[in-house]
Amino acid sequence: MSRPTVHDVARVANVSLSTVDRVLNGRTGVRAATEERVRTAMKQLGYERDIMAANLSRKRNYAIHFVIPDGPNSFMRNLAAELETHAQVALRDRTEISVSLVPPFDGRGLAAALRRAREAKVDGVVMVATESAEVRQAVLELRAAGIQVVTLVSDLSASARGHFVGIDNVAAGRTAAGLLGRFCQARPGRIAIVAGSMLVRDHVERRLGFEQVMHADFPTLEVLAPVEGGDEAARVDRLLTDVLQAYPDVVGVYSLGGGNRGLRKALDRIDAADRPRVVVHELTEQSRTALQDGVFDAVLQQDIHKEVTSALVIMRNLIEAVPTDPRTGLIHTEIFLRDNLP
Amino acid sequence: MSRPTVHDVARVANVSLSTVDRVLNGRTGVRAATEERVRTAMKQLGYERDIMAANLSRKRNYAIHFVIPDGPNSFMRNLAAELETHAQVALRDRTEISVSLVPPFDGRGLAAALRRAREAKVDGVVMVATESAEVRQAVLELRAAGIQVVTLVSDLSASARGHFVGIDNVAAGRTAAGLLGRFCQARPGRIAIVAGSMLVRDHVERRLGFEQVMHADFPTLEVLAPVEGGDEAARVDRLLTDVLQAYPDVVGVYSLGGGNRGLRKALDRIDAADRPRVVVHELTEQSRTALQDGVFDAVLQQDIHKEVTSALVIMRNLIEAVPTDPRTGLIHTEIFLRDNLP
DNA sequence: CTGTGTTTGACTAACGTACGTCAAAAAAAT
DNA sequence: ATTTTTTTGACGTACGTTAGTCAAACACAG
Repeated sequence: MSRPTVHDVARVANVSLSTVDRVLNGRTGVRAATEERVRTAMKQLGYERDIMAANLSRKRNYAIHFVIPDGPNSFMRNLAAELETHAQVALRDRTEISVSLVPPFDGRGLAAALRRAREAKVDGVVMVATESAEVRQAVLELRAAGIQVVTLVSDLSASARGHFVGIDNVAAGRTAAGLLGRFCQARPGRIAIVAGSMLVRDHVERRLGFEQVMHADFPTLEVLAPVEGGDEAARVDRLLTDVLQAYPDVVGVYSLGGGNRGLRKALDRIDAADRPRVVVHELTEQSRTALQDGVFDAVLQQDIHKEVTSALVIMRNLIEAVPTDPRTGLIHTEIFLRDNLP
Repeated sequence: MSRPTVHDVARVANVSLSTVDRVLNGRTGVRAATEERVRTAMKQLGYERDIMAANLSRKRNYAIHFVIPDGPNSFMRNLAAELETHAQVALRDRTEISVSLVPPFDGRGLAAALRRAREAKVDGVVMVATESAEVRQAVLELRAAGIQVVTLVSDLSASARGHFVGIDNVAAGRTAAGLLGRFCQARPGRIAIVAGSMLVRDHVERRLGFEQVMHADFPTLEVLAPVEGGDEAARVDRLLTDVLQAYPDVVGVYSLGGGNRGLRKALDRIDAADRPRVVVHELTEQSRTALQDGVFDAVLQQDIHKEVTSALVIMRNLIEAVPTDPRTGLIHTEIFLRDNLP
């Protein structure tokens, strides 16, 4: 009825408990033929080691280190706060969470933090990736040291990471285009894009998806080259104001990074009737009120809480070499209109 | 450094292990004063019982029973399939999942199933609720028997359920209105609603939210009284065709239940140029291709996998009397356009 | 056949908790 | 002061696993 134990395996394989243990934990001193007998018995019985009992016995606890960007970006600030909360409850599951903050958009700093994590001998590292050769190298070294790596929010290309947890940013860009295109059907014109930095993969991917759909499905709307605001409100304000003055026929704006306070400032200088339709990322105090006031039309969001939860589940599975349902890492891009604000 | 154990509590409270155990498990024969000493020590140390070790010791396993509607509804079929998968992996967590199917929209049948679950002495019941006095009574009896109850997808009003897992259906209706309203801005006209049955709470709530936003934000669009298709394709086809003939100026359709094959059939009889904008629920083979063909404009969806996962987590927490993060039960309504299909 | 090295089994303690038994200690009743 | 009752402690066993020691059994070379 209930799950088979090592005792059952031993009995079926006709060996002692010790031998089963030797096979199970890869200890030496077992003849190939015997090992085979044990393995067959395990398969036959459908034996799966009881991870909880095993952890109890070896006094194991999982040390997981998060590396996330510092700075004023409110999304990352929320992430940090979220981790605080998780650190408390994760202890119940024998999981110790530590966090280090690194300068944003800085590959070198990130790589250094990864190296420190390796020396601290943690079991796994969860990182918000910045694209750079040093980072990729550091990740390889982590893996070589047997440390699992999961990327969060922003992925690494062709990296050795075990998993990515976050939204599909290309799909997010496509969604933004699908919405903005439909919203702007009434009056053709130009579309402006405000990005943060093209050094982070999520921004690059969002732009890619956005332009794909815009070109294919809404050819009457001309997409302007993106301006890079570095997620800073003042710079976004200035850059967007310039664009809006240069092109008075801008009917839509897609902001795929931070600095939405600046975005709103720039928009507020226009008459309500002439304002473009606006789709932005990340639900914050600013973007929420902007939605309510009708200045923004839609906000795309990723649920940090779910992302952190997923990252932890995946980490544990990676460390235990247990397969993970691929859907666990897939976080859907949430869409907020004025009408479904939580 | 590491978590305090019962031994630590015993030492600090200056009592024996047995006494701590008596307090911890509510056994008799402990003086009030002593119990107080123990409780103080636990608080002081921040002691939390190690649930995994406790379960190991008492050979506990969680028996959780799901009661879901039978029938052709593809959403419920997916739910059943999802449970199959979960049943496998849940065993790793000492969780045994059983499922019983009941006729849809049938309070009496549901109540009977709940009674059977009570007699089977399971630890928790997860149900897709149908609104009825008998069901509410059966839920109360479950609770009285110490069995936890969680509603899934469709909630019960004023029930004794421990939690609801699913999307906010009022918000979903509001979202549908927000989208459909914006999509239909170009040409004012009428909006048709196709429902399944007004006996299930989710449909009622979706309609409510939809009409709220339509009336408030899009007064130029007139919302027709909903037709009830009972989630059956043929009936939906017939009813919608009638509506479209009676009101040639229908510019938008919101289908908040099942039977989307019938919906599509009815729409296909109209010239592409004259077709209304369409927002429906549940991503299926039908709705997916309809999106790709441009017949549907948006599909609202709830992620069954996440819902089942959440329900199980919440169940375990309820049974263990551990607090649950309220965000665990909140499933966001996913919005699919042609552009972000997975 | 002996000696050497390898493989295997039997046994023990531990992880943190649950739960039972029995006797000792303390408190309450006589 | 003695008996009765209640409270407490000491101890053992168990859950399924890890991890160790030690001796017995075995294989194989010389």
